Amino acid sequence: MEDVAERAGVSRALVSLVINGSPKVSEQKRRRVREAARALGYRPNLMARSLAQQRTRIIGVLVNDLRNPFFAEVVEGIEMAAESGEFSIVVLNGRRDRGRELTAVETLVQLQVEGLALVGAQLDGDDLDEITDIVPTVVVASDLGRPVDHSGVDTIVTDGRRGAELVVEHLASLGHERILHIDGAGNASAAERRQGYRRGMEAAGLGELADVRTGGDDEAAAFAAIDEILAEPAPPTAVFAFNDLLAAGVLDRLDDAGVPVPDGMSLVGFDNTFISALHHLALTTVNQPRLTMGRMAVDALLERLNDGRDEPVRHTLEPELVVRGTTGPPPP
Amino acid sequence: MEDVAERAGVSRALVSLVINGSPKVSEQKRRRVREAARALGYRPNLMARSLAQQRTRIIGVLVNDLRNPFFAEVVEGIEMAAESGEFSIVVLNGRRDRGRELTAVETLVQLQVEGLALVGAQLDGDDLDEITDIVPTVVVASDLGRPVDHSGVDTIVTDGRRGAELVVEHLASLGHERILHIDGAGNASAAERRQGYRRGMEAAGLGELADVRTGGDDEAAAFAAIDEILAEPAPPTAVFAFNDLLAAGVLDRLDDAGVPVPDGMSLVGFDNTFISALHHLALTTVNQPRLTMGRMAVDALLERLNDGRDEPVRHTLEPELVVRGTTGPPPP
DNA sequence: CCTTTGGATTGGAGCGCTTCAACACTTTAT
DNA sequence: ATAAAGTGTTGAAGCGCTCCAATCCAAAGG
Repeated sequence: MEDVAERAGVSRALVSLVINGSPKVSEQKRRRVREAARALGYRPNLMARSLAQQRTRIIGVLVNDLRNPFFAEVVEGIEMAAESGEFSIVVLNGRRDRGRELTAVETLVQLQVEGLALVGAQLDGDDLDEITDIVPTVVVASDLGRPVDHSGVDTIVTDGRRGAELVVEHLASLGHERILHIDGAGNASAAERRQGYRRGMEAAGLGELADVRTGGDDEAAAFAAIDEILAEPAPPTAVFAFNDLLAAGVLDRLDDAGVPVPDGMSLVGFDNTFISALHHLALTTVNQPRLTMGRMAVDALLERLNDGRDEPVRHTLEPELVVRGTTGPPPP
Repeated sequence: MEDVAERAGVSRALVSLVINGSPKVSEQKRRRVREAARALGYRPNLMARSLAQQRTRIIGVLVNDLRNPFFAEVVEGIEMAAESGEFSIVVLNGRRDRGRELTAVETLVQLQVEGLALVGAQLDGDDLDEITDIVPTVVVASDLGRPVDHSGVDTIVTDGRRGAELVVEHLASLGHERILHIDGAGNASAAERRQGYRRGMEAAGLGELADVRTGGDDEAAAFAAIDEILAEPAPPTAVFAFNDLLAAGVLDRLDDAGVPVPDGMSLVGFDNTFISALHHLALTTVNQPRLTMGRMAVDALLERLNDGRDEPVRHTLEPELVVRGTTGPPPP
């Protein structure tokens, strides 16, 4: 910066003004500074700038699993919204490991992010307790197990309970009774969907038949559960899987076992990722508006940052059942 | 930091030493500082630290498209390797837009990243020219259109040419002659695969029949091309798509048109993403070792950073044909 | 002609940390 | 006993930038 100033024959302060686009710089000097900067290949040091400015214009994003297209799209939504709010985002990946999530959050805070978006994170209120009065936080696409009492946390979720209910209603209306749920294990939104499933079963008068097995959040996680139920005397006629990835795994395993879908077994996923739309899967699923969720997350943060809001908000989006080819009436 | 020092009854310098784990601090003071830091909830400011230290220990990652599971996994490989080398990574998403890639790289450089990994980026040598003598750069999973002469760029690729040749060999050996390639349009690795396709066709004595249509890199990009060829008098009997996503789109479109795969048409993808492995797609494809690529990318950077290497290296990994259910003999 | 005004420019302090030379104590060697 | 050689600790400079108050200059007003 010093060099640029010298070459342009001005002070360092003036260079700073030019770079930050201040209006009170004469056209002539502005040009000279610009030119000197270009000639010297000058690049402002963001670290120094943030330090001096006491702000970073960075939103930190912690994502549970980048491999899941659902999360990737939520992150894209966040990124797009952040961009139009003149913020950059820094994405850290928890890789399905809670410990890593914790250190990732720590890193982001130390990076002085101005807002924090947790996408599908497994952390709960206790973990965040300390963080949330330092930096505005928004939880997206998951529900905190133990909610935070500090009022610094906003929440953007699709109503997982309702989504699960829709699934059960759909299956019940087709005539299914033994409907199994393979859950998301410790996954952040698993509890909600489990609960919705149970409520749906009861509402349909199938409360006794409710049955939940442990799954996870990727293709392989369902194998054991499927093997298990197929060995039982009265296997379910329909399976509701925690998410599309898991459902795809179920589909594979049923295929291995020679069970036709939907004729031998109906199957429903969750998230409406692009996978479920592929004709050869044609997975019945529940849509979550990913991009919207990302945008709303950023909006929530910006309201705190720009407008000084300080009570928490919670936006619950409506899920939508998407009926495709993996559901039909139960086998006779 | 001041506060911590005061509370612990030591100087700021000592606090710094404790935090950085210097061995020359008495056990007693170390404890007192640690305790004071905890009590005050002290968090070092990464910006300030980097500024003073003149290093960030950050590797910048630019990824072409987070929605593509292939890239996401390469990024995971990078992240894992970076972690064990005591580096953090910052991921920026080009979202399939070259202009955004350019500004993303600029941002990363200003962030003072110590290394730059371009994953599937569309940028070419000219764009990077200026960058690469500032920060060591590694290009992963794509090939620079116009290679960089500055020696600051390493390259980690799977041999796309060879991969495409394998595909053509496979199809030719099944008896196919009219083999169509739907390419990746402007995508970084598209040119290589096109070239491999052409060479493969010639090697198989099918040079005259080589035919390339414009595709892209997601499901929808192939629709037009498929509609086109199905309307022709002598449509191809096999399609080699640029990547798995594109192939999945082709599969859908063929399904719409009532063309059975592989009996009416054979289909091959590229990347061996988890999608291709799903039984209901069972896509024949070409494997690229994603995690390995990510790891090698980081290794290349670390060699420059730690061992001072300064000639460029280029690692070309061997692709591997994965035959599944979408390829078979041509219809009679 | 001098003063006022207002826009353009600059010096310098400060952002939170690291680091190095210098200092204060101990311990060991002489 | 004194010198030499550690140990631990600290003061202060400096990292690259921003931003405020102060200064400068030219044009306008009296």
